[in-house]
Amino acid sequence: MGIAEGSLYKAFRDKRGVFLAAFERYVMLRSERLAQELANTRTGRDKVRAILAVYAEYSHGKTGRRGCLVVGSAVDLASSDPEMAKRVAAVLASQERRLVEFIREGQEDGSVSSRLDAAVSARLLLCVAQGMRVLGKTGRSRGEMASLVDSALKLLD
Amino acid sequence: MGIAEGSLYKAFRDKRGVFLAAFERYVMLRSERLAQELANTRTGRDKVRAILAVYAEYSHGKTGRRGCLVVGSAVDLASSDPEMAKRVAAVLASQERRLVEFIREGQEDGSVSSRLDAAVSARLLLCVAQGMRVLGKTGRSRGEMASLVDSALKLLD
DNA sequence: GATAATAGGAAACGATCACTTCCTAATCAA
DNA sequence: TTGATTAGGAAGTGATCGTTTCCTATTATC
Repeated sequence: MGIAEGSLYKAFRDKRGVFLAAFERYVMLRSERLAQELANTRTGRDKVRAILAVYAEYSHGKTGRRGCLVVGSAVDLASSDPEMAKRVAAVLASQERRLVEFIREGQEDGSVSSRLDAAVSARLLLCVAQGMRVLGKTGRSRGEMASLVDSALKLLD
Repeated sequence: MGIAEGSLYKAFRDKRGVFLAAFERYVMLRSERLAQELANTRTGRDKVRAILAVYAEYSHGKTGRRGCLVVGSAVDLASSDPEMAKRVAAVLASQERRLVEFIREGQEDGSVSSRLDAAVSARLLLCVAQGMRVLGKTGRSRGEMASLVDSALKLLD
């Protein structure tokens, strides 16, 4: 075992404390990984593509089957734990805002149609991303997931 | 209580038996509701729109917060219960096939671009639908969900 | 109305779970 | 090396859970 029960209860108040810390850590790691991918992008469209590509990567094979802690928390905890509901909503809202930002950026650099409603498009792309993680639970190949990325970008035309 | 413990164990083998029956019933009810909505459609694109509209309806407000049993099963049970994993995968695959069918239908009646890869587009639209149910867990308005429908249909252009 | 079948529900069971207590072993600073 | 802090871990506690047993109402059948 990586950590013993005795030490665990010295480091964390209770089971929920462990989970909150794990959730926070999960979100942070995922955010760092995304930032890393975003470093190699130029246009707004490229940034949206990078986000979707990361989700496609996470959603395939074994990793996909393991699932996403944010989605799992939304599904399992949001109805019974108001604090967790708040945190999950905050994470999704943050991703949504980032998508809005990248879409607007794309509209300025010409890589995204200026006729689009950035808010609606961002929400829709967030659905695509979270939906990937749901489909990924049923075991999908890298190809199945990766092919969704470019097709989804059609939404920005 | 609607049903007593004594009677419950006479009608079902165990807890899992209750769940399997509930799952089956849930899928059937949802399928009937969808068939009802599809009755008033003409083109392939209209049929896709109907599917998305039903998901948007289910995903908003209180119903959205309650969540979807299929998504919940995918997230919670698919990793630990192979039989449930199979059932969840079967339900999603069935919806995916139906979307493929409607897209092809749309390509023939001219309401959907013939340049599209029907399989990829169907998978992508399924992501949108399942993603709506995830976002819906965080409490979204009818308007927020409904506006996604027409935007998503852009994928069929 | 008698009889059989079914629903309702209390009580108890073993198992598991989250958690506490308490003691020992390892680590580290002085 | 000594003394103090921290990790590891066994054992026990109370609560909850899934399930079984058994008995009493209720309902349906003839």
